[in-house]
Amino acid sequence: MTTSRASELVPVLEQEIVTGELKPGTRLDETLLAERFGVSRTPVREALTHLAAAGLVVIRPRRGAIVATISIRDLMNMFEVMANLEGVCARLAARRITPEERPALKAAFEACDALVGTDRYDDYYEGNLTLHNLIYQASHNAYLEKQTRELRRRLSPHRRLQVRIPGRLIKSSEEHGAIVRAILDGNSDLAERLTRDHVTIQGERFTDFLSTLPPHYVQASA
Amino acid sequence: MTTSRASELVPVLEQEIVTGELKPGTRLDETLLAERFGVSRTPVREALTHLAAAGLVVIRPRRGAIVATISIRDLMNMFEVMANLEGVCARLAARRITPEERPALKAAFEACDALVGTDRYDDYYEGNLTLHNLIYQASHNAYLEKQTRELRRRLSPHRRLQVRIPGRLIKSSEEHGAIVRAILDGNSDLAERLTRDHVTIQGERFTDFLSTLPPHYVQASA
DNA sequence: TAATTAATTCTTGTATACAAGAAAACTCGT
DNA sequence: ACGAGTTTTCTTGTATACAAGAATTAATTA
Repeated sequence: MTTSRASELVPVLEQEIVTGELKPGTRLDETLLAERFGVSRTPVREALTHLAAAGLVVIRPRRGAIVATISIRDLMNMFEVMANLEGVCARLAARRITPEERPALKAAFEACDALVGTDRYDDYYEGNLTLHNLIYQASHNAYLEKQTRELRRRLSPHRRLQVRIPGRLIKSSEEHGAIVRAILDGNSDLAERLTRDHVTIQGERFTDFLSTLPPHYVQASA
Repeated sequence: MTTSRASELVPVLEQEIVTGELKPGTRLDETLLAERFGVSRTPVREALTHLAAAGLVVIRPRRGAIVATISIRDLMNMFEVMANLEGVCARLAARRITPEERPALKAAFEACDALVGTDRYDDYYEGNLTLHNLIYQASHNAYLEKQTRELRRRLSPHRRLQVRIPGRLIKSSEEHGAIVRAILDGNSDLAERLTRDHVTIQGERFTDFLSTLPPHYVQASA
């Protein structure tokens, strides 16, 4: 962001944290990172403060930086906000989607839907992301779009934990279809409600979700 | 956040930016700030990157930091998100407010309402803030609360621009009353809708708002 | 032997020095 | 006199050196 070298480190570390390569709780030694990237500690520190501001790492005074650990409560809270942000995106999209954006949205849904029933989970994940991003974009609120993408990105390592329940994809795609239809119909209230429910983790799905949580989620909040 | 000295600078600068003491577009010279606070440039830089992450300042590579300028479009977008976040807070508050929180909410509203008709605008502003914060808190979603407060804080310098239209306070307090009632009644849908509309700048109010904007808002986004 | 305390080591936080790029000022030419 | 190009100055970005606090280890005592 700020500096030349530091700005190169941020996305690398971010990626490693988001993908789970760097696990929550891992100590981030400034000197080690400096050596690894071939720079001094200064840009490393700047990168770390940046990541701390984004909530990806926690810096405890005089005690160094660690990859942020998220408690179950935090995670639930964030998912709840996520569901609502996406809901707002869908609502605004239903009101503001442009003629040019309409076919793109439809195409993204169909591409995604075509993968249901196959074992191409990663492709589905990818297509799903595209679809959601298109909805954010169609809200025509750049700030909302940015916030929503950021939160989604931050939740992504935890989202991956959601098990591949048989039939989940079918239901997910059905929900997508309903959402896309509501947006294209200009039914903003419905689009919002459907999206909220789609993203929200509730009922049996939530139990499944909790049961897949690795041990480190039991800790207190970061 | 990170460091001892740096963490002392952040709230000071933040306050000055938020209150408008440091106007959007103002250059923030590292050396000057370092001299002013009696520290070296290192903690100043750290404070600036932190503020940049919060969106309060913009750091252009090799060209220094300036207080962030916000375009009208950005401002509208942020207010729109704000309205929705507050709406979600109210909805969740209606579902989750505890017996202990109920009288506090009622009291906050009444304290605020008692100031209507007087010229104690600053006190009203204060009471209004307390009331809204109580609603955020009653959502029992710490992440949502934090995000909402942060956005409110970031919008506060611009919010102050809202002129004191005669009768505005009366209407505002009436709206507060309806919102508080909806929350206490557990009517989450109504609480959300009322809050959204309360915060949203629309119709004639929006025109009034736009007309009060100082020249620097005409610039492009930061 | 275990526990508490002291000392050492290691890591973070700050300052300063140096390098590189951008802005401003000055000079030269038309 | 005005504009383009060059030079100078100033500010930012990075590295390193130093200081201070935390953690670990060793030593001493009960």
